[in-house]
Amino acid sequence: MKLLVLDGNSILNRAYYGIKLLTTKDGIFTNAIYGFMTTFRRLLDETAPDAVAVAFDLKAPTFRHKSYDGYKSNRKGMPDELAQQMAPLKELLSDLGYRIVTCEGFEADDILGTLAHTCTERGDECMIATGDRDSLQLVSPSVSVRIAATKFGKPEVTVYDEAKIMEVYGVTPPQLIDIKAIQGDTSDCIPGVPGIGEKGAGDLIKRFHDLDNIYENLETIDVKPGIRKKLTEGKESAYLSRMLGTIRTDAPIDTDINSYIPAECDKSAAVSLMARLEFFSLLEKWGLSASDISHTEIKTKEKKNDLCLKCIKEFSLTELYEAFKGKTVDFIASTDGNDITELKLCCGEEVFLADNFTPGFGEFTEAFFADKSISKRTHNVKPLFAAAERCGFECEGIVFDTMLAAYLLNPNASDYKEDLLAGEYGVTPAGCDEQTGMELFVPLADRLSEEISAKEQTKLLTDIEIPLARVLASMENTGFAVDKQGIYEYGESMKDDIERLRASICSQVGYDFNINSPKQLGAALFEDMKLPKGKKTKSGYSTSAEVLEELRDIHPVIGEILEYRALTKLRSTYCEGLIKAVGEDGRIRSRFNQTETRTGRISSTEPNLQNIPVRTERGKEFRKFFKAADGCLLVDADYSQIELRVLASIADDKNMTEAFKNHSDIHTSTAAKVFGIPDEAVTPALRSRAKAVNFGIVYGIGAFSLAKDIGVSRYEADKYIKEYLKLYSGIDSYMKRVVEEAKALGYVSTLFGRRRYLPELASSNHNIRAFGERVARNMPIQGTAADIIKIAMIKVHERLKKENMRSRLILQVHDELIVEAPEDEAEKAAQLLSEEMENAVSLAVPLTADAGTGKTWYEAKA
DNA sequence: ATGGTCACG
DNA sequence: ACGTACGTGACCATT
Repeated sequence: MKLLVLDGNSILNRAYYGIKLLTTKDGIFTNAIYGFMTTFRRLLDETAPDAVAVAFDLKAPTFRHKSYDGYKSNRKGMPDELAQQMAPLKELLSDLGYRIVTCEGFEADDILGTLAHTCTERGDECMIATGDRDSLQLVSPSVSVRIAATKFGKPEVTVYDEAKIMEVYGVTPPQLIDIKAIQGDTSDCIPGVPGIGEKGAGDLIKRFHDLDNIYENLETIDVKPGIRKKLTEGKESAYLSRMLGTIRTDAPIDTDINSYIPAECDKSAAVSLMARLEFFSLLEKWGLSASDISHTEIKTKEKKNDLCLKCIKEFSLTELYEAFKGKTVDFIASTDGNDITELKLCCGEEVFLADNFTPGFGEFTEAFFADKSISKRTHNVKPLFAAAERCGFECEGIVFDTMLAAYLLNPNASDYKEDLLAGEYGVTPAGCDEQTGMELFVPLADRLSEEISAKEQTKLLTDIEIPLARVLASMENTGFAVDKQGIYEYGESMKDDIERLRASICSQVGYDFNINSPKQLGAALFEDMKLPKGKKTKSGYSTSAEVLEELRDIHPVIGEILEYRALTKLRSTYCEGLIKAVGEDGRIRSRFNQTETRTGRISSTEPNLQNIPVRTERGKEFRKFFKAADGCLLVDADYSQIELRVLASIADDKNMTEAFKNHSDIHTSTAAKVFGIPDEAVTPALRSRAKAVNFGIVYGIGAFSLAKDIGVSRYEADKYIKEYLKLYSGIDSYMKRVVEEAKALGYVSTLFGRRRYLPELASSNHNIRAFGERVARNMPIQGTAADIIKIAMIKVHERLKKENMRSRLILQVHDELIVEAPEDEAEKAAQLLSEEMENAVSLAVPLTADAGTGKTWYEAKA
């Protein structure tokens, strides 16, 4: 039999320091557990044990000391962030079927020793896994020790048998005890022989075998007089140290190897715990899947949920439609990415399955989805909205979307799959005749629905996110027409310039190399050419534009590198990237993700149309290739200073509100007030400084960064900020208040109740906490602005529909909306667009949105 | 898969 | 003493 014994505390400890802090949305720290499980998995795979024991110390409980700047670590040196991870780890191990061993009065080491000892006696093999080297003394022909460490987030295991110890230390395992008896160990409070260290102790034991032999022959052995003197004086301490350093093998624990054979894994409990810890990637590695939760739960817990679903396969759509009227129906629509291929419906206790579903919408299906009187709940409604629009009807009556609900409850998550959510929210599946997905979906929807109500996010979900999904679906369907040929030619026109720059750069450096490789470029500039190096990165010198810009005047090659970078970026990301995305009909269809950002913004992917160049003239050219369809014009409107207006409003700052009410230029107005001069005296340079301060305030600002940004001293920057906050005292008190509230509640929220949890605020790490504080200051501003433009999008979309216009909303870029309008509608669309944007919500300050019109995006941007 | 860089708001 | 502004996505090189 093979027994694997883990030193739980020590491996957990190594994992904690080897992996950066991770938390779940609720602020549970999980990095050490994660690292432990990764290491454990690896050990199991490598050793294939018959039995497993996980030993833990029984330490005195640790106390939290609250102090003015947050939670400090406790006196024992074990940070709270680590201590908190102990209990969930033990629970997880038990769920997986592994036995945890502790023993009053004995350390984990002694448990390892005891189990190793009994294995040897009974002819079993014992494999010890630990993070520290004390246990190496236990190595014998039947006992091996694996030193497990976590380095840069990856598990590392070194196996020690007798040969390896001889190779590394030059002694036998028991001699390690004697070395330590002389050397001592401050961390374990083992005194050793004062004055003799690692080298001396090792040398003595290698030459004279052991402690007894040294002391028996102390007068005759060949050592320097100083060493002999120290040994004589330290004799008592040495023997005491040997006793302290000897791992005990007599802990009163269960030593029957059979009792450590893993029990059957409680899959349901393990999966739901892993889901709560958000260890989605670990599930698979442990041979578990999110669906285990339902199978086992039903078997073992005998339909705990009072909901009991029946499954009926064949059904007549016409009959059901009549039966569904006025009811709430839950449905799951499977798509092939385009059309619906399968439909599952659940009303009351009955589940209906539609297999052999014909793509598109049949008569019943269309009637069902278009019927407002039937309330419907589903997961991820956007594809359905899109499919319905393509089939020429509107899908109505959607009252709940579990994906959008889960996003509102926790925008920090990265994945909103139904089965993972079920685990995370501890949902017990309803009993069901067979697996349809409904047995999990229905209770999940119920559960999330309760949570949304409890957090007062119902309006946010039903009035903003769900209607928005329809708008996004329509934008995705419509797409944006582009001049593919134009993009291609633009790319070709850059070719020669890029090659000329490449050749020139390489010739100046002296050899051919890949300029795109930061590593090679760094080596060329900072090693071969010996240019002054600026910032460094993890893996070498930074070659970012920021660093290179500093070097521009030192060597002519720098300017060419920056130029090369700019051109290759435009060519690869925009020319090549966009051309790949052009559809058959000459339009680009981006995907708008609604559950991606932590602030409530939407994001755009494949391709990203929210980062099309604009800041440089050469980049801006690209916008000439984004055009209106034949016979149409583009209408583009963007909010002016929406974030500062939101800030003025939610901070209720008198001065800033006043400035916006007077329709002042906010940066000029800020400059005038901060520098104590009249508006007319504000120079462009002063205005630009004030603008940087305004931006900085929105981002949560520090004097250092502001100084760097506007090129003044830190002291000077600090003065600006102080002056600013004195001037806008409402903002000053808002910024303080929002951080305090965030610390008290654990989250911040927008004007419309969107939340972001901030576990960072509870970190004992200053940088992490400071980051949390900046986020606390920024998210309500960025998030409220995001809420507002979402409302505007819904209003614009609905108004266009109501007025029977053929104009379509086609793109959103955070504070900008673009509509494609038939020429004869363009004027009306422009009017409508800015009107709906400006009136989307009512704040303490006016919102302004200016519309422009043109054949291309370049022309239309006002 | 990750990090560096850079495009946008 | 420490590191340094919020939020994204794509591409390239490298592991």
